Amino acid sequence: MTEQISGFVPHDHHHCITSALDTAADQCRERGVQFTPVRKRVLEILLEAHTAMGAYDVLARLDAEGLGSKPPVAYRALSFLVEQGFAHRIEKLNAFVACSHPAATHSPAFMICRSCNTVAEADMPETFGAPAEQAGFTIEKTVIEAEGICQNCKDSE
Amino acid sequence: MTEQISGFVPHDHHHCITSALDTAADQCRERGVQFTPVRKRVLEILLEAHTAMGAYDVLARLDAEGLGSKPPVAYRALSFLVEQGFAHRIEKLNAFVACSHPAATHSPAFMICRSCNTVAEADMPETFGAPAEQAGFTIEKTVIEAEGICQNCKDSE
DNA sequence: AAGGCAGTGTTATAGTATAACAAGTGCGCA
DNA sequence: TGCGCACTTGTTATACTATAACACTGCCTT
Repeated sequence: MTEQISGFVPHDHHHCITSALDTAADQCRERGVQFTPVRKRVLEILLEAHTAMGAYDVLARLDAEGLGSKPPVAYRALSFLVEQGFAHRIEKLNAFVACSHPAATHSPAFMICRSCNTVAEADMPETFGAPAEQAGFTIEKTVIEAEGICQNCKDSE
Repeated sequence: MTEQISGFVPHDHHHCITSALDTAADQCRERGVQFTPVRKRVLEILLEAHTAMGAYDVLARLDAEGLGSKPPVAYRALSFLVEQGFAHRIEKLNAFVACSHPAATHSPAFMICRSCNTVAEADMPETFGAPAEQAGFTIEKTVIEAEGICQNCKDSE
């Protein structure tokens, strides 16, 4: 399955955008949370960008569309999306990216190309199992990010 | 070996500070880079704190001692320490922590206790091996951080 | 109608980080 | 000796990232 790591392979953006939006809307309905216009639009912006965006980049888009011009508007929507698992925060970049497989609950891992800035998501369960157990440490959230260079960029050097 | 994950166990701070400073000094000599007073003092501050510190916390200490009062002074020293592997940046906290085993070249992983803020370092090689290879992605740096609660804090709840 | 809750709008400010340039220091070499 | 070079530090200014706090709205409930 190359599906698992979709970041670096070309694919049908339009389809993955509408399908991700639909999934998100469904999950919001199931969970009894609101998929408001701002929240939906922010997710859409992230999906369209198809890469990690800073909160202020997102905000600039919102502003251009009259959906909000002040930082909290963007940060609130982004926080919501991250809480619901529709987007992820990339700590290393202080940026946000739409989730590649919003249906699954996962602890995601990211590969960040320093050349083209693409962010690919992979599932990496169990990473901390052994050392954490050894230390009696109970894990609640993990951040797993790798910076490097992707095949495409490597090829064109 | 509990040595491997030393963050949460009590130990001789004075010894680990002087020994880490000596190691750093040795490595600087070997590598032909300068272990200047500011750099040394910043490492010492991190070692004394024995937890992650923000750049501005470090800067406040430097300022109190007349070693520098402007952000770039702290950031430069911290960047140097991170480059040389004497300290690590914790992305999730926007903070820095002294390296627990400065002699080894490693790709470190951290466990961050959200209760006592202790940061424990473990070595976690190979984390990204399979998915990265699969995607043709060449890894240059990794960020691996887990947030949770440590045994001590769990016990005292 | 009254009260509560979730979301949004806005002001203001806190916290994190770096670009750019000036100036000092040590060192090798003409 | 004195020049130039590499490196580090000092400083100003500013950019980028993030959140606290409070006002307002709409909607649902009692």
